[in-house]
Amino acid sequence: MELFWRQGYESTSISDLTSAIEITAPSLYAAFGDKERLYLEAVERYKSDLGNSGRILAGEATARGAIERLLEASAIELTNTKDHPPGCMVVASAINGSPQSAHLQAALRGCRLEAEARITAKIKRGVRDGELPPRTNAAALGKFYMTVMQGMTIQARDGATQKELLAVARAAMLQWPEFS
Amino acid sequence: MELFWRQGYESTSISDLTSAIEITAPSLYAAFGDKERLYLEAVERYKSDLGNSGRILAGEATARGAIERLLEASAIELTNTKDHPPGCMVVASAINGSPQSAHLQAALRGCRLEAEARITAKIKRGVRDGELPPRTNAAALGKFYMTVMQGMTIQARDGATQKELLAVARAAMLQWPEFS
DNA sequence: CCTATTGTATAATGATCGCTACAGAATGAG
DNA sequence: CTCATTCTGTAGCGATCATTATACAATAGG
Repeated sequence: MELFWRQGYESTSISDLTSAIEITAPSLYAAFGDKERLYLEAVERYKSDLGNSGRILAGEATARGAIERLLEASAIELTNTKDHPPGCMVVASAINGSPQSAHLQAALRGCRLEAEARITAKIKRGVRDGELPPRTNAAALGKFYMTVMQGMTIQARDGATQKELLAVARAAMLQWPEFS
Repeated sequence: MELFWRQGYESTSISDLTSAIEITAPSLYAAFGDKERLYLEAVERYKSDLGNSGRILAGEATARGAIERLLEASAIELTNTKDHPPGCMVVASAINGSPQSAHLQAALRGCRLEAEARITAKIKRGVRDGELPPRTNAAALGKFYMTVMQGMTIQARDGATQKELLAVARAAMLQWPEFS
């Protein structure tokens, strides 16, 4: 998972993987099928563990609190280079590639769109509950915060610190729609 | 340039390039040296032409106008899939890769840091000229807008429309610091 | 015309790609 | 013990990687 995360799908070779896991190629193929299935399994593990944005969204009562907490958690985890590569695996590991892996790129795009949809849904619920002004454009607001989070991955890859990304998160929260 | 842009450095093969340019491998090597130099040349061309953020920043009098214009131009150009691949080549073409191309990844990171420094410099000038409050944190503000622009690349790759990214740009401008 | 130079194309270099056939070792059942 | 099964490791598959040696064609100078 960490190799795919850091290097991307196509730039990670079976040889990289076997020497990292310290098993031979036939064992890897017996255990995981092929490179593509191993990658998808790694992505699933990432999503259910480290990149679990749904859990954070569900754990907060208000939409504002959820987004705030999500941005904060992103700033912290994306820059945590002690435990894993920087940035988000779903954003960084298949953002480019040859036409041969187009379906994998599409699958990862699906993950990103799902994450954005969860954010938008949380905002919509906030509008319905009267937390946000009725005329709030939930989709546009969700896309804005998703854009900031995705930008954080590039920033983290380029060496931005946790402190810096927390400041970015705070800046993004400044334009949260209020009743006026 | 478009192949590197869409597929990334490592996922683009010499064979991809020769068949796209319609020359043979020896001609490509005679003209460009090797794959790495061809890539760097393509990046230089991109920066001086399509990805020229410095020109936009210099063309606006105020910092606010410059950032506004830069975000708008980004939203338009990053989603212009008629003339070229979506997203920013500097962001997308070497964000991952094997250790063998680590120096290229570092070079592209340098491009991104330079772009952010230009934004921050423009904001600093705005503070000095009294356009912005004296206690404005220019570096943090610049990083915020750079983060939004970098996020736009991921969004454009995932199919976000020009209209949607223009809305993201407007949302980002809502938190521009004002004298209060 | 001859020759020197430039540019192209063919074809092959060693290396590595993802993947697997096959042989041997370990394990468990009867 | 014997036998069947499951694993692991070696070795190699054809394909493709980036790169280049070599032969040939075109062009230009004298």
